[in-house]
Amino acid sequence: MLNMRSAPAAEDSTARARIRDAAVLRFSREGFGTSLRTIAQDAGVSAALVVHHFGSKDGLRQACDEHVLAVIRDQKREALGPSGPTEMLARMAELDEWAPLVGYALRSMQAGGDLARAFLDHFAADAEEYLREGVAAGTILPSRDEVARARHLTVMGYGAFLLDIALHPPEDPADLRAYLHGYLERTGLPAMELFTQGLFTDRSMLDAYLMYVTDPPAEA
Amino acid sequence: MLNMRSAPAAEDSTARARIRDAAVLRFSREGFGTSLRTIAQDAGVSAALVVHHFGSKDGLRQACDEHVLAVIRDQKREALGPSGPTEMLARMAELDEWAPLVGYALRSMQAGGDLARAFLDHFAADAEEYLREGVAAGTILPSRDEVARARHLTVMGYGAFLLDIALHPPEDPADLRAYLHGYLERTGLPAMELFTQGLFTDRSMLDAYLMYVTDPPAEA
DNA sequence: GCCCGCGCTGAACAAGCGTTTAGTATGCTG
DNA sequence: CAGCATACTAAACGCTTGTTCAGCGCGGGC
Repeated sequence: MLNMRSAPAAEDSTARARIRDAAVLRFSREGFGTSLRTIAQDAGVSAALVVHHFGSKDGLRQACDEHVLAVIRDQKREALGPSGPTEMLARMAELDEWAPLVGYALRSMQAGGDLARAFLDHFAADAEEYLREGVAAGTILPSRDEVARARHLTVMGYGAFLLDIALHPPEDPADLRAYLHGYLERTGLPAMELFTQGLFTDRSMLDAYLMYVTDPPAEA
Repeated sequence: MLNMRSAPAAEDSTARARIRDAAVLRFSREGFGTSLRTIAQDAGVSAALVVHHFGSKDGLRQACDEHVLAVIRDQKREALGPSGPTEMLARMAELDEWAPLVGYALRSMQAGGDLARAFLDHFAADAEEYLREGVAAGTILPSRDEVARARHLTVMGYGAFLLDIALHPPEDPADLRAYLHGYLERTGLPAMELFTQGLFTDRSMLDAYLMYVTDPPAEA
């Protein structure tokens, strides 16, 4: 299963880290429109000190981006499981101290930009590797384009999750775990059905699509 | 195919409508943080007149919500096609004068709230009807929970699309059509493969999941 | 002791925002 | 004609925000 590294230790208790962590938490819960003054208050410092340490609000966000990306990149991958393509984030969210990082990553994906792309690239690469192994092991069907498939599954998985959050915001933003369980209850069956049997009874639409892209139906 | 109503006529040229349309356009392109002054300028009026007509910025947004929802609810449904569960919006986006409405709907879904839920409920209901017809016609596999499936397909379709937009914002926000074509090129194949054949080579994970939810594997 | 660097603060600044206020112009009705 | 309603405006108001400024306190090195 997931080789989960220990949660980020609280060994770094300088004001700089305190501010950064307060920012990650607040940004993850309320979005990137949160005011600098709110974050400063959370961290128990003045707004001017935040700017002193990070140069500006943008600088603070940049520092949070780098921190969260580094931590998440450090995790071993488990790209597919009962929660679908979002399995890795789901596992991380099971540990309370990881929840702000997960929330921050989700906020970033929603907002777009370089960090979002970095996250998705990371997750898609993991998914691709996992799918290739599954194909080799005979548990996953081969695809005509493994890269595009991995990419699309990842975007679908996170996209669906993000939209679900937007539609039904968690009552307690801190309890990502409960939210994920509810999400799995709602979506587990249709997702499993789709992954297991697909949707169409025959391959006529796939064939039509392949004809459309000037690729004749493959012999298989 | 889609029975497309005519695009919203420009018969309503009062200042009120002009303001509302300017707001829909600007909100769809730049999000709901757009300032009232910007919208007023677009409409060629003062900010005070906007407030005079709509009571407040929130009132303006409410009016836009109602307008866009009414127009979209008026469309006949085509819930599934080559672009997947987002087929209806895809068809609407083919007409340039509909693009701001489509963009507004997408922004609303991303933002969450009542309007987002109204849109998703509408689309999911359409999808459910369409899927039931497909099942009856023998082109679509039956599901153990038709409602959940329709819902999930809809959320997946729109969620993936929204995330794709966030990751790769259109160069020209007005040209939704070009964006959709690019999206279809990137995702058409993996989506068709998934809908046609699923992902797993056998049904062991579906069975495991069904056991997990205390539902023994069905005879079929 | 003096100087420097660092951590830190409260107050002030400048800009932008949604909203309110006071007023003008026009058309309609009695 | 006067009064009213409607459409519309520019200016002002009050608030929030990110940022800048001037200053204090402490510790370390010479």
